[in-house]
Amino acid sequence: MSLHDLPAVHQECGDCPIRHRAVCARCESDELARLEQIKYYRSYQSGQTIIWSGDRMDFVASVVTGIATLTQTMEDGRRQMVGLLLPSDFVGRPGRNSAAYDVTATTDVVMCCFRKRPFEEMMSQTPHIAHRLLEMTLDELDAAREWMLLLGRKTAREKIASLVAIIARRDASLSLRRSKGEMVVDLPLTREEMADYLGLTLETVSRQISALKRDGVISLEGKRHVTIPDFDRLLEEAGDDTDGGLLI
Amino acid sequence: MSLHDLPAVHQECGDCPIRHRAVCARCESDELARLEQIKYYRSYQSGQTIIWSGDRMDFVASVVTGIATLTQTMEDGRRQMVGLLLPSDFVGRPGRNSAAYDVTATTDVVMCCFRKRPFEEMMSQTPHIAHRLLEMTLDELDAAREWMLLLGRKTAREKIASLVAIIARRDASLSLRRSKGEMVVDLPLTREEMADYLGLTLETVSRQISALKRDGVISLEGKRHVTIPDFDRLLEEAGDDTDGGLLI
DNA sequence: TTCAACGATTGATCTGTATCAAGGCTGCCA
DNA sequence: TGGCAGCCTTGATACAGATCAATCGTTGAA
Repeated sequence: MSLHDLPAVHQECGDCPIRHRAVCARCESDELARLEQIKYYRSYQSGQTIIWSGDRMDFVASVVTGIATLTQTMEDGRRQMVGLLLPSDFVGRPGRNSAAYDVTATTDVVMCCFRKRPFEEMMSQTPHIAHRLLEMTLDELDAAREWMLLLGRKTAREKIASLVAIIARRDASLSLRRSKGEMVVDLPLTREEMADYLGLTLETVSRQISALKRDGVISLEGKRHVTIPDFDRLLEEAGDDTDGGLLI
Repeated sequence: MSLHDLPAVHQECGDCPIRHRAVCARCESDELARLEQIKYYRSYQSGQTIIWSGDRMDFVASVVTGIATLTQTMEDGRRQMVGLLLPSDFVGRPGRNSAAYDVTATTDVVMCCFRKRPFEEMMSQTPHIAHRLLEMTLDELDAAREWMLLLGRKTAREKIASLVAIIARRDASLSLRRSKGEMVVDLPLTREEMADYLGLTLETVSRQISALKRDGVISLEGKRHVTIPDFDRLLEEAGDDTDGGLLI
């Protein structure tokens, strides 16, 4: 699912995740050459809006470094995050040319972009890419559905515990650390962003984090750095039975 | 997006949605022939569980008639619906062999199934199918994200209005009726199922339906048959700015 | 050094929805 | 014809989380 799941056949292209995700595993060199021709990089500063909902999108992209969010906003300003983009995640949608969500950089972000038209042409010629993209989209759909359970049925405390668990798992899978004892996470989001993720207010987020800290489920250094003494305990607090494959 | 968006090149296969969705538009006859060989039909009675979460899945399928739901359940019994399957919707996931959710028939259901192995082989040989499947999955992802906004940020009243609007729109697109004045919908769900869809209790669902009726936003005959005198008014109640393309 | 801006925490209070409970309607079977 | 089972509605009450408000710590600019 993540970037590191695929064997990096082409070491020399280590800078560009989409190669791994979409091509490398079974690639042929001319595919790589073609991808090479249509790609370019863009970087964004923390807080900057990368794409506005409704914008024309003439590219698709892959996050190289940094973290970005997908959010939806109602007319009166209520906001709901609907996606969290970590390195190697894909942005944009072949076959649609305006963006459906705001994409915002929450840290400095580097994206690897592909002009859409040539990318689509490539996709129709090379089955690997379409295939890989389908797999990634299905993973995201599963994650969205897990998220729906969280939004619809979990308590505030469970939501916070789930968020910490999700981030811890993604971190662990990205860095290939899989130590089973104590885990350490840096929350990449402000309290307000967490609230938008979880369908809560930032005050409730703050209160529940304090409560989990008080009860020894997590401990904090500063506002962002979290230590999880017992991951299974955290999962219990999250109301999560599925230890197995968590997605996104 | 829906079954009827694609030109039905092969009239003679009108009984099997997946042909339209995955193949027909630009199909070649040998693809059809191969699909023909690996498909079979199954029917289920209202209320019957089609697939249990965790089950081995050795097929993928397409809903021919009837309505089914995808739900997730927590250990203590809290339930959240995460998908609503109408005719022509796709079930199952190439590349994964156990089900992630319960699939339940809420009416009598007929499914058109394809054994997974041969379907996957076909997919790797014929780009159309993978392509079409990607499109469908992206549509579902968009719908899931719309749903996340609903679950995380909308009030009970807005949730009900949204649900009625969503069903009305899907109905309209399925039957190609696009009358702009009065609309008529039959709710395919019980109050409890609506509650599971919306992250509410069945009591709250009932109360809010009564309130919308009292305020003239909708009117009811019996418990299921809804008339919408003014669709724009309903959308306003739903907190929906996006009249445009609603998905699923 | 002061001040402003920002993020976070904590308290007091309010409110929307859950929960608990009772009863109504409809269709089906004995 | 009665009675039971599902489904739905409505009322009373409880409570989780929202809202409003005050304060604190940190950072960075004047």
